[in-house]
Amino acid sequence: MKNHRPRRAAAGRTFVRDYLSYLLGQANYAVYKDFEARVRAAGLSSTEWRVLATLSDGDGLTIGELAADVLAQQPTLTKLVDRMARAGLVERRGDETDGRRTRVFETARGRTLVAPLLAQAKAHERATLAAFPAKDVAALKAILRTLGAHAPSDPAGRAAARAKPRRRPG
Amino acid sequence: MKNHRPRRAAAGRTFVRDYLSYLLGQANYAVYKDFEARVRAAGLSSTEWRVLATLSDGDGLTIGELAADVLAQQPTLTKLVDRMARAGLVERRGDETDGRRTRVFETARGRTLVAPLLAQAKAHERATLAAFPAKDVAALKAILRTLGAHAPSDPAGRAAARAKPRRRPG
DNA sequence: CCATATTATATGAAATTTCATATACATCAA
DNA sequence: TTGATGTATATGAAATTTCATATAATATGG
Repeated sequence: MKNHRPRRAAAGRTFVRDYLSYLLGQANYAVYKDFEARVRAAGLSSTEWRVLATLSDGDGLTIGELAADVLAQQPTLTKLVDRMARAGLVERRGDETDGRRTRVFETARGRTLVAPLLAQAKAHERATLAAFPAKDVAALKAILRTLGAHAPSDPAGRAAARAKPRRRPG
Repeated sequence: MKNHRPRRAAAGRTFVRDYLSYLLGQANYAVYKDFEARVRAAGLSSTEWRVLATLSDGDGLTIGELAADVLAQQPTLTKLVDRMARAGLVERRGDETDGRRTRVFETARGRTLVAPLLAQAKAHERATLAAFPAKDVAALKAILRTLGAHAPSDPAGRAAARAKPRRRPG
């Protein structure tokens, strides 16, 4: 389908094809791409789907928790939750003991909308992984969980983060 | 760190924690997060970094090829390339045999900017994966490559894509 | 060659995301 | 309590992304 013929392709130039982050991104895109059609057909964006799926596992999460779970930034989530609340998919409630927090709950409408998607997502995942031995799938998920759990420590990286210039150097 | 205590957490509610796409996303975020600081310190956005890294493997890719490689949409890439060209990081050249195509090349400045990042990315990946047996890493990458290669066939999903209503159903 | 379909990129307007910061509440030390 | 500091979310303006479509070039069938 795609016809890659890089002009300057040379001997050692094969960075991205081996780079873990690239492989993770491409794999995720490939496995999600098909399913995205279902999500869009339900009238949801990808992030909205992740929000509803996450809340289905247990709602009442704070804005910050939700942001971390769906890999979005806090102001993005604040505004997304605004829109989803206006659409009647979720509901905000102030935390009773900590007035700074906003907890997010699914409405009946949100649940109804996402329920069939959850089932379809499971089916789609089963179909996607059907070709692989169950053992390999388990191993894959285990290592992904481990990677996702501890942010690997990179002191130099964090130092760079603190210094952050933020704009293109001249 | 995060203090999740979902209000409605119940017995079977554990969808996302087992969902492949979620695991891939979380893992990618975790392994990339630290490194992103370096990217920002170089004055680049994540997508700009992916563009330059991809072009370093061989440039002269078309807008469409680049979009697919960095998992962005075509209009996004068109505009990103505009900005990167203005910043002197890449250069557009019309394809000689197909007048519709635009091929994108790295400038010397782009190469100079991304070179240290490529080295740092390799080092960071080595550090991230150091704890895992080489055998497991190889298996992980192999399965990721397989997943990324064939978009799993899901006729129902494609049918839904064709039907796409695009807006929230009443 | 012509007409039509297809493909690749560009573009305008609208929607979303981001950055920086404001606001409100909570916590801690004295 | 008070004041200082930290934390959670909200918000405004700017930047980016998206959707839909326009534009331009190429392929294809007759």
